[in-house]
Amino acid sequence: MENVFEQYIRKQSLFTESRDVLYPSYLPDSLPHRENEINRIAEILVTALYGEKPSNILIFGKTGTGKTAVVRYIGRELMSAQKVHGKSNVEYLYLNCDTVDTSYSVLQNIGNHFIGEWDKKIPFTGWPIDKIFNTTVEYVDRWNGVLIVVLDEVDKLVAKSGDDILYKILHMNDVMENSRVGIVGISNELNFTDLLDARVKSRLMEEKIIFSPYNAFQLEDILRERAEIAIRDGVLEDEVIKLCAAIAAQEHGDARRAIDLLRISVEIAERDGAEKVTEQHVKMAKNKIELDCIAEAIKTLPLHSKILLLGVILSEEGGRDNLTTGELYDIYRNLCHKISVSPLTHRRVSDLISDMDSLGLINARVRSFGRYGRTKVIEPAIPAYEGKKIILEDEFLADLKNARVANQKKLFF
DNA sequence: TGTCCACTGGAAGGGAGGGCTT
DNA sequence: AAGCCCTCCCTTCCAGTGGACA
Repeated sequence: MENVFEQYIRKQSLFTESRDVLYPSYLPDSLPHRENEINRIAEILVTALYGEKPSNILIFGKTGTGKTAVVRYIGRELMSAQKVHGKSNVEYLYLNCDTVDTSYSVLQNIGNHFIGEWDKKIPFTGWPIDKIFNTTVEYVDRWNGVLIVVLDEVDKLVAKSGDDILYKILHMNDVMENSRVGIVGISNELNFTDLLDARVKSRLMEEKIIFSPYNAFQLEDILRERAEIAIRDGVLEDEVIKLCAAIAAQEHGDARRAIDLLRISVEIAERDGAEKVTEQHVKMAKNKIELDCIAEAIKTLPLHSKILLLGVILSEEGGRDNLTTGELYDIYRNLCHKISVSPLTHRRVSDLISDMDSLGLINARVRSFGRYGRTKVIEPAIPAYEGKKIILEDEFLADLKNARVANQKKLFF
C-alpha cells in the first residue's frame, strides 16, 4: 500500500512557492493606491535623516486600509535610506498598543530597545513609573539620535491608560540633551483625540493623515498583484478576484480581509482536489472566516464571560425574547451554581456584557421600559448551535451540556 | 408633572500576583 | 524578609437616567 501522503504530494499545489505573499503580515515591495500617503509621510519624516526631530503624525483609518503596512513600509525605507544618507542615528520603533497597552510597558519597550551591554534590563513590572521614565530617558539620550516611535492602535492605549504616556513621550524631548523622539500614532477611531488633553492633542497632531477605505477596484488591483506572485497561472476563475474584492469592499474596504479571503478560497479548493478556484470556493471561504473569527473570540473569553454567553444562547434556544441584564444575571447565577463556581457581582457582569457586545458576540442595547426600569436588552449575535458547541469545549463547562432555560420567567435546569 | 423602576456606568479601593530595592 | 510599586480582576458604593404610569 502506498504511503498516505503520496496522493497529496503528487498533486501539484495551486499556490506557487511564494504563498506567504497572501498573508496580511507580508510586506510587499509596492503598496498600490497608497502612493500619496507614503509620500506625505516620507516628506515629514525625512528630517530625521538630518538629525532633527520630525513633526509628530497622527494617522486615521479603518482596519485594513493599509495604515500599518504603509508605516512598516516607510520604516523599512527610512532605515535603508539612513544607511546611505543618514548624518546621524535614526531608529524606528514599532509598538502595537493592543499588547503594549500601559504607560509602563510602552516606556519599558522603548528603554529596553536602547539598552547597553552593561545596563540593567527593565523588568515587565515592578518599577515605579518615574524611575522607568528616567531610565528610559537616560538610555535613549545616551544613544544620541532621532527616535521615531510608532504607536499602532494608539486609541486603545489612550482608552485604557489615558493620555499620560503620550505626554511623557513628548516630555522626553524637554529633558534629553542629545536625542529626539517623534511619535507616529495610528488610530482606528477618528474621534479618539477627544480623549486627549488639549496640549497633548495639539503637539501630537502636528500632522494628520486620513486613510480612506479601498474601493472594490483598488482591492482588485491589490489582490491581482499578490495573486500573480502567489498563485499558479490559470488556477483562478475569472470572477474569483472580483468577488473577493466585492465582498471585502462591502465590509468597509478591508484589504486584510480581501487577502485572507483569496488565500482561504484557494486553500479550500486545494483541499477539495479542484483544479480551479471557483466562486463557490470563495463563498465557502467567507463562511469559514466568519466562523473561525467567532470560535477564536469565544475560546479566548474568560470563564465567566463564557457562562454568560451560554446563558444568552440558552435563553434564545428556550424561545425567550427581550432578555434583560437582570434576567441574564439570574440565569448566570444558576449556571454558576450548577458547576460550583461562585458568581461575580452584578456590576462586574454588566461590564462583561459590554465587553462581549463590543466583541460582536452579543447585541446589547440599552432600552428603557419606563416604569419598569432601564436595562440592556441582550441577544446573541452568533449562530446558537456553533456558539454553544465551542463554549462547551471548555472542560469546566462540560457539565452544562444539558442545561436548559424555559421561555417563561421561571427557570429550570 | 412627578414618581419610580431596574438598571447603567463612574469612582474608589481591595487584594492577588508579578517584580524590584534595601 | 520587609517594603514598595505595578497591573489585573473584582467588589462596593452611588449618582444618574429614559420613559411608562398615576
